[in-house]
Amino acid sequence: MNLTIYDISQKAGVSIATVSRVLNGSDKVSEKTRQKVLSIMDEYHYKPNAFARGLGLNSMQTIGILCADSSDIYLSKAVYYLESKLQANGYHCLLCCTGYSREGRQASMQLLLNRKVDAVILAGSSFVSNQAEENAYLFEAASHIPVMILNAELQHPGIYCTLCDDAHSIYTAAKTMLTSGRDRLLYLNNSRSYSALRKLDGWEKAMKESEHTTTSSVLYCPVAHDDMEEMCVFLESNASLLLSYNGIICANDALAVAVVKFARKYHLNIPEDLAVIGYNNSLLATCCEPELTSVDNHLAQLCDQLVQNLFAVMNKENVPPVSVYYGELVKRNSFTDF
Amino acid sequence: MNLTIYDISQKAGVSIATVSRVLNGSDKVSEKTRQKVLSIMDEYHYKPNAFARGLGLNSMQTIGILCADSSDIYLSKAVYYLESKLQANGYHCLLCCTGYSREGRQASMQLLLNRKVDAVILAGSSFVSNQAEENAYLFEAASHIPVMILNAELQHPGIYCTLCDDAHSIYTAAKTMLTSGRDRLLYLNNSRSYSALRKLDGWEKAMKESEHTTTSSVLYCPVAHDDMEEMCVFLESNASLLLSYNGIICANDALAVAVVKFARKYHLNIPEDLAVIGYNNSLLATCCEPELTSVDNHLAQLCDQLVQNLFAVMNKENVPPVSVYYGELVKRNSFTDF
DNA sequence: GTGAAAGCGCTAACAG
DNA sequence: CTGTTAGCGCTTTCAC
Repeated sequence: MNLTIYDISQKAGVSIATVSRVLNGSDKVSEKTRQKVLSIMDEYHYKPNAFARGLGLNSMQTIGILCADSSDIYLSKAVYYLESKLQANGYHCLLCCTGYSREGRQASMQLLLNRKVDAVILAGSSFVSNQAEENAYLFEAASHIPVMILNAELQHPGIYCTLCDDAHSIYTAAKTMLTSGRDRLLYLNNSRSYSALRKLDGWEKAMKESEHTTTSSVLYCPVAHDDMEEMCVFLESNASLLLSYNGIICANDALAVAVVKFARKYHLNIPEDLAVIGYNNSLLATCCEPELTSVDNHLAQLCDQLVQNLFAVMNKENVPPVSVYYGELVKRNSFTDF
Repeated sequence: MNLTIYDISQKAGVSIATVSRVLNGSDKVSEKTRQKVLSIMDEYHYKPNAFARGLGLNSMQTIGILCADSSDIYLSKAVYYLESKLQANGYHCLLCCTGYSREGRQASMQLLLNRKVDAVILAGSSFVSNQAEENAYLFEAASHIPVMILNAELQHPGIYCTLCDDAHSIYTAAKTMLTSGRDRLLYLNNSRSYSALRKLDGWEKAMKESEHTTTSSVLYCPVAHDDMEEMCVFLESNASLLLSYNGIICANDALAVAVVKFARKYHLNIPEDLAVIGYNNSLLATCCEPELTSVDNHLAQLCDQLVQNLFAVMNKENVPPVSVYYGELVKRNSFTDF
């Protein structure tokens, strides 16, 4: 029932080559026959068969997006920005949630490669490990198609990274707290991804610089990204530790919200008794009371840049392997002394 | 550089037909030759060309997921559940964000149809309109491939709906508030989607049943789903109205959070002075203080059922056109008298 | 069971 | 500028 290029060529009184040419916007077609063909296509609502086209062109204009969990409040934004930008450029997105296991990542990557996507975007830093051998699948993929990484850095031919300098953001946040006079600081996180490690670097650098005047510690909260109840339980089980600090910096807003809830339960005033800084400047930051001062890492901009880089790469243009941006501390009421 | 079915057939000393047969799990191959072929495939890491396969089978095992905005805290969950379930069944997902305009919806649908996806899933009720002519694109699509709708109902051959009875949920929520003694109720919403209209139905039914003893009103908040600041601005601009109620039911948790913030600003105690009920039982419900009593519509279950229905449909099994579930009011501290 | 051969619908030389 | 033709890699009759 679907018309083919043969039907159109016949009805238009030209060869299939000519039809194919107007289909692909070749300039080697006279304006007259082009119009003729176009009008026939239009009249019969002709749509080329995408599979045949894919076979001929070895591409279906599809980008694979890998992400650990597209329901994560931060990653879902990333996916949305990426998809919008890609769609605006005539590309489609194959979304593949991998979970947080190594096997999941590798299996999903393989699936996308087998489907011959034009490129792959890794949304989130969980895709690069600090153990070299765990990144081998990325190198392998990069030998076939462009590999674009959001929020992590990995130098290798064919791999292009777009990220925010998380170390710098956390460093700045910590320094700002110190400058404001907070002298007992805690860093709360819940991940060991690339980005998480970089944040830790920034934290450690700041602490080292003021080790003689500051008490500090790091707390790891092994709870799923959206399980507020468990986060609260965890914090309460560490109550005595938490109560000994007057400033807490969190690796994401959900953790910061949990800290706010903890503070309320223990009758601590925020920010007077306890200053809190979140990360990602998500919707959560404005849902609690007081609202969270939080690091904004300009995700929309990162995604824009990543897609722009991707098209440049596919266009054989010269693209820097790493594009780094800086985050920004957005002031609200959980920490105001700056 | 990629091997083809010809290479494999040659190395295995069989014809391409046989290779194709083992590829497709045909039982018309002797166990011996099957093993031979499989071992060769394995040895050379053979992966069939997905485009050629698509052309031959007229399918690339791909489901299109349409959603207005995959960064919406509720829709992102839906997309995640759907993708996981689909992936577990060997299918891939083409994600297409449409925005909230009619043109966006139709254009995206057309894109997916042109790509010959095996079916399409519409995540979210914004895809069905109460104006019949705006649903024509769905009927058109359904004449080609299965159309699965999440959270909306539209009866038509080839269209299968999976939803929660939102009218019932809101009706129950309102009734519960009335039973608890609240007599001045406000319904706050921000959408006119199918689901939004059904919620309104439930609301109106409840209000009609108690019109002699209750003061009630509906307020429409024309603000983007994730713009807490604007929601708050809007509520404050309607402060005198809001202050005249002692119970507010919201069409989603974000609005309910905004109400909680409003109450704090105006020194209203929740739930004593003002009871609040949210909707979706999302992460937001546990981020504010007090936490939100909220309607949970069992999204994960809905998505599971939808995908199960989809496979049944593709399998030519008999599937009910509409699968309806009931929501559940999850009790937290913004409304406790039940 | 297995193989030969004819498509699937389009792209891209190549020739004119 | 336009048409002829040979693929692209796989599926699927139809004989044997």
